Amino acid sequence: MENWDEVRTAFQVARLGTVSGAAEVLGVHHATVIRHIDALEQRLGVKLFQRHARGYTATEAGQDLLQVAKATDDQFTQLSGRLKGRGSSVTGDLVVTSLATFSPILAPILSEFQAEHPELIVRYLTGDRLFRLEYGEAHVAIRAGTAPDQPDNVVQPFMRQQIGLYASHGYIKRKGRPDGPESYVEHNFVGHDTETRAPFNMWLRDNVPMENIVYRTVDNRSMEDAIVAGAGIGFLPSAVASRYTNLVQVAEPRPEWAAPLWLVTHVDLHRTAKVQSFLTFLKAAVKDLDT
Amino acid sequence: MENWDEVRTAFQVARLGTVSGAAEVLGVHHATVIRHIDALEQRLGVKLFQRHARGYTATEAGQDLLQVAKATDDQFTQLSGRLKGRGSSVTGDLVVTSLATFSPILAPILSEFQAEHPELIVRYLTGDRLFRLEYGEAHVAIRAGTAPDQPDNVVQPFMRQQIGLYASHGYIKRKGRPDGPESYVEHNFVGHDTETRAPFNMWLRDNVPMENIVYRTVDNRSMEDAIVAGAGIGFLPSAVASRYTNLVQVAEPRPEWAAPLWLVTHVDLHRTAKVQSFLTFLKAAVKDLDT
DNA sequence: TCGATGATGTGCATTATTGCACAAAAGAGA
DNA sequence: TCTCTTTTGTGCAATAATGCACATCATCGA
Repeated sequence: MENWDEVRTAFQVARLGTVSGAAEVLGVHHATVIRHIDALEQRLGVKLFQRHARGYTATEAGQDLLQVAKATDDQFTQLSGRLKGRGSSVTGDLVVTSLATFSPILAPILSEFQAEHPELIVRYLTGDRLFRLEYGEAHVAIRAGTAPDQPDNVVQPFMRQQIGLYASHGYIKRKGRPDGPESYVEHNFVGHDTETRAPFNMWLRDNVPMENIVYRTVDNRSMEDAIVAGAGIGFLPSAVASRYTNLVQVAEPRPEWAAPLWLVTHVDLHRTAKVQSFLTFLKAAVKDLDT
Repeated sequence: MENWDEVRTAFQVARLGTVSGAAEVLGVHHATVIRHIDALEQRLGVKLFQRHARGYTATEAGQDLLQVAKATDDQFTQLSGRLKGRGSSVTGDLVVTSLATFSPILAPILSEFQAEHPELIVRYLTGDRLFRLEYGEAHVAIRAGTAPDQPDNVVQPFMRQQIGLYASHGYIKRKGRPDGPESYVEHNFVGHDTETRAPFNMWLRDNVPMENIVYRTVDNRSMEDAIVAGAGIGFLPSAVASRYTNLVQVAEPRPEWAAPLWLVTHVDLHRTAKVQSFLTFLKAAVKDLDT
């Protein structure tokens, strides 16, 4: 039973009783309908119709096919409706991925977006490995650093994350608060163990002696924990730092520390209403955050 | 959602994950698969797949289609199995039609045939109007008289119905039993009101004065009833007459009275195992009847 | 780092499908 | 009984679908 189109043709013939009628409904020539039926019968080795001057009447086999094909036609019609609607409605899953660092910023935004679209299920994926848009692992990704240039990805600037220098109350009490960059040499710092391309990290390497970076991690969350625990002074997004009551801002966020963030989507999904709707919502929410 | 073949193509792509794999399974070139997917997506206005170097992964819409199409594929596979089997098995309905006259002959034959094929449902149709094979109203028809020459009908000789002259005991007691054709002028006859082409009826018109045909009917069954009621002497198939205990055979069945019977089937159904099986069974049963 | 492999995508020739014109046949209705 | 209409069926030309060759790209493994 290959060639589903022939089944569809036979279905219309069985339903309407005439080749001509089926041809009109299907929008093809009646000769095509006859050939489809002939081919189908020959392949199956069963007569589906009895031919007479008033049209075609289905045999038992033809009626069996009619039943099955009618169900199929209904299913396809429903599917078509769902699919066409899906392109312009915000339902189903919305998969967003980012580094775990941005979770505190994104959580309230995602939550509110979900509230606006009750039929939507938000899946926020974070993890060590990068989830790949081109494999359909996520609809939208928030990426940091230099602009990604994957060929099939649509990249647009999102925001610049405000980065400041913070230390815990415990650390300040123990070592005092630096009154300016010139006193950083007398302080302990928390930093990345590996060389990263993050702007604040490069600034740290240039302006603070390596031996002052006494606590080094590979994970942003661990770095955050270290600063809170009083291991030293370290960089934190201001949005993250504000969640802790025992953190003191050692230095104001500077533009040169800020990491550019990018919104990335896959071309195949970028035009869909769901993704577009989320992107505009996201950008509006961030704009509110800035002001 | 026209063009079911494209749905089938998309189904295989969604199932296998690659265009190449789907192309191999479908037995077409991979370029064809790509074009089917493109056409389907464009018509629906929804991306069904995300394309990447390792293949195609289904989006939510594609997975929805996968579900529906998989069910369809299963249904069609089952249907195909049923249909292919049907051509070579004796199941479903067997519709036989004839004049009501032949019911007593056919009933035991049909009953035995049904017993040999428990899955078969016998529908024996009799009625005033002729059921038409070309409209699929019956699989097999038993027709009397001259050979039908419908173009799409397969006609073969069946048997010659033994026809004799009978009268009831009551009639014989009242009018005596004719000792030969020469005494027919002194007897009452039961015959057809209209001119029929039945051989015995033509013989009656040629050999018996019209005024002796005192009871005329248009229906064979009514004629039978009239003879049994003692209205006169009349022609009956010997198989019918033998069912009555109060009938006397006035004259032996003669070959020139016998009505030729024909087995008629429609070309479209004649080759099927069910019809063929019934025809051979029927002919064998009649052969037993003759010996 | 660099081929090797296997995947998608596209222009062009080929093939298969479709549409058209016409024939034939059988109801429908006057 | 005759004509008109509707339907199926078929040879031939037009068209659309398919296959092929080749390009391109990403991934895998040494």
